[in-house]
Amino acid sequence: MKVVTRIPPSPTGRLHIGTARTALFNYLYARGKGGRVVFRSEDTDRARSMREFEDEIIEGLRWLGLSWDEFLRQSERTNRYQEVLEKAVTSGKAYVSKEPKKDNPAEEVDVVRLKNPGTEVVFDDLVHGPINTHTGELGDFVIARSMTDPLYHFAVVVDDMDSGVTHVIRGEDHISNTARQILIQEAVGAPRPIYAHLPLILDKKRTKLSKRSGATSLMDYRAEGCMPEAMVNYLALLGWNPGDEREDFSLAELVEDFSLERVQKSGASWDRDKLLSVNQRWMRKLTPDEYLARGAFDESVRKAVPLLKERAHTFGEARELLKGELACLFATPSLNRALLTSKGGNTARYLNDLMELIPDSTEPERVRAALMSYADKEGRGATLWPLRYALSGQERSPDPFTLIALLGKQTATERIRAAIAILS
RNA sequence: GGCCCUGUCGUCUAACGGUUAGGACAGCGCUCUUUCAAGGCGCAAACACGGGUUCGAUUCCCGUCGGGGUCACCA
Repeated sequence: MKVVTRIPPSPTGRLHIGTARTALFNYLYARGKGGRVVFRSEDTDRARSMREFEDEIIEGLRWLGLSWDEFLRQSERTNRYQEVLEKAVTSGKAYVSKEPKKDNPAEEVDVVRLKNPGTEVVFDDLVHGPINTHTGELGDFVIARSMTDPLYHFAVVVDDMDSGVTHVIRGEDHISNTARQILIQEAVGAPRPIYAHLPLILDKKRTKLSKRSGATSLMDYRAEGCMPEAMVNYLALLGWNPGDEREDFSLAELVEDFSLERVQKSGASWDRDKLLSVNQRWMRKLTPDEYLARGAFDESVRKAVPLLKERAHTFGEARELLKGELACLFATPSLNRALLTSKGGNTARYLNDLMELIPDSTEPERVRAALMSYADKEGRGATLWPLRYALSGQERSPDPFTLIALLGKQTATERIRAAIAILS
C-alpha cells in the first residue's frame, strides 16, 4: 500500500514552529516510504482564515525544502462535505437538531450531530501504542453548523478518505480528537488511517509552545538569518533521534533515516541556543561564495567571511558584527590616546618599529611570524595591544596579525602612522 | 476537576535486565592568547519516589508524586 500523509495547516495565523515540525515529519515519513504528501489548507473557519497566512505557510515550508503532490483547500470542497453529510443523515448515522445558536441564543439553527454509539474506541498509535477512549462521554457531538457548513472533525475525515491518507502524523494535542474522528469514519464508511501522535514542543516553562513563548514564527528565524538546513536539522532532532550519536542531518539524509519508531514519547523544550549552535555549524560549511550569497552580502564583505564564520551564529549576527566589531575592516577607526597607551612603555617607538616589520602578506601567520620576535623582546602586552588598537580602534577585535593581513600593508601602515601622530 | 499522554544531566537525547549510565547544547576550569572570538584539553551535571518480579533492575509490573495535553456550533 502506498503511503499517503498530509500537511494540514490552518491558515489562521503565522507559520508556527510546531506546524513546521509536524509538516516535516509527515514529509520525511512519506518520502522515506516512497509515498505521497497532500497539502491541505484547513480554512473552514471562514472568519479567521486568511489567504496571506496560507501564503506564508506555503512559502515557509517550501523554504525548508518540503514539497507535496496534491494541494487542496477545505473551503473549495463544501459540496463534497454536504454530499457525505446528507448521506450520513439519510442513513441515520447523524441527525439535524434545531438548537439555539451558541453565540446568539436568540437565534435558532439546524446543527448536525453524530449519533454516538458510545463504543470503546481503541487505536494503535505508532508512537504511543494502544490508546483507549470511552466515547460515551462525548455524547452526540456536533459535526456541522449546518448541512453546508461542516466542522473540522467532519471535514478532515472526508478529506483523508478522499485523498487516500494512510498515515495521520500530528501533534499529541490531537490524541483526544482521534476517537471522535474514528467515530465519524465509522459512520460514513471511511477507512481508518494509522495514527502517530508526536510529542509537543514545549517552551522553557515546559508548557505548549505558543505565541507568548517568544519567537515561534518560522519566518522570524528566517529573517534572523537562520539557514533552512539548520532549521530542518534541529527540528528533526527535537523528538527524534537516529539511534546513534550523529547530529548533522540534511533533509535528504533525514528522508533516508527517519522512522516513527524512533520518535520520542515525551515533550521536548525548544532550545534556542542549540538551534543557534546547529545553525553556526551549517554556516561554517558554506564556501565564501555561498556565504555571501546566502547572507545577501556585498562582494566587499568577502575578506571578512572567515572571521564571520568564526563568530556569527546567524546571518543577522554577521551583519551586526560587520557594523560593530568588524567595522574596522572597512572604515578607518577613530582613536583614543589613553587607550592607545594603556599598556605602558614607549608606545610610539613600539608602533614605529612594528610598522617597519610589517610584511606584504595576506597570511595572518606570516604577519605574525614577522612581528612576534619583536613583541616578545619588548613585551607582548605593551607592543601588541597598541598595535591592535591602532588598527581597530576597539578594545575587542580580531588579533593584529589577522587585521594586518586583511587590511593590507598599506592601510595598516597608514593607521599606525595616524596612531603615532596622536601620541606626539 | 474528568479523561488521556508522559517522567534519564539545566536542555535535546543514547541505553531495548548486568555499562565507570554515553553524546550534544548550555555552564565551569585549564590551555592558547595583547583583547574578543574560535580552537584544544578537562570538570561538574541525570536514571522522580515507593513497592514488587528477578540471581540482578534506569530498563518489566503496580502505586504515589510530578509535568503536559484535552474537555467548542476553533482548527
